[in-house]
Amino acid sequence: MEHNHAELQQAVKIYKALGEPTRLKIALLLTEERNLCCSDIGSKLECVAGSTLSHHLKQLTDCGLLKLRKDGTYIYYSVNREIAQKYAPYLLE
Amino acid sequence: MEHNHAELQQAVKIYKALGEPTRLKIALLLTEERNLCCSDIGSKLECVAGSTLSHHLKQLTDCGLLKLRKDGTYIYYSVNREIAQKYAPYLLE
DNA sequence: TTTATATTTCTACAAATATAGAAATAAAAC
DNA sequence: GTTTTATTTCTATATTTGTAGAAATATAAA
Repeated sequence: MEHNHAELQQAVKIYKALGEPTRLKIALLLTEERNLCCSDIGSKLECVAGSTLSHHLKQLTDCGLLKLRKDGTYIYYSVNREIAQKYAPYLLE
Repeated sequence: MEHNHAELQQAVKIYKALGEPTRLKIALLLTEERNLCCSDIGSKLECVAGSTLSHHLKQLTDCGLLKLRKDGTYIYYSVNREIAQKYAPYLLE
C-alpha cells in the first residue's frame, strides 16, 4: 500500500538480483544449504569464474538477500529468510 | 525444493520483469487498481513513451504476472494475484 | 618467510536492455 | 467512407550488465 521510495528501490534491487539465472541458482542453493563459502558455491555451479561469482554474491548481499559471516579467508553465505519471505517466498518453497 | 528447469526459467522472467523501476511501479499500480489500460497507466506514470510502455507490459504479461482483457481497441491489465502471491507477495502488501 | 588458498578489484568486451520516434495495425467514432 | 484513438512493431541508440582473465589483497599453512 504505502511503498516509499527507499523501499521501492530495495525491492527493485532484490528482484533485479533474482532476475538472472546464475544468481537465482545461488539463492536457491543457499536456501537449501546454509553457510556455503564462495568456492563451495563455485564448485556446485560449474563453469563460473571466481570473479564472476564474487560479482553475483555482492549483488545478492547488497540488496539484503544474503547474510555473510567471515571466518579467516572464508566468507560463509546464507539467505536472509525474513527478506526472502517478504519479497520472494518462492525461494523458501 | 524441487525446482525444475521450466519453473526456474519462469521465476527468472518474473524477477527480471520486476527488477526494473518502471515495471515494478506498473505492477504495484495494477495491484492497487485493476483493469487499467495502457494509456491509463501512461498518464499515471508520466514521461514514458507509449512504445516503451507497450514493451514493459509485454514483459510483465509474458512472464505470467499480468492478465489482460481486450475490449475494442482497449486492453485492460490486472495482476495475476496467484502468481504474485507465489513469487512476489510484496506486490500485494 | 615463503607458499598456498580465498576472495576482491581492475579492466575489457560482447551481449542484453531501456528508451523513444516513426510507421504500422486495429478498432471505434463521426 | 474519413478521422481519431489505442496499441504494437520496427529501428536505432545509449546504457547497463554478465562474463572472465589478470593483478591485488588477505589470511592461513608450511
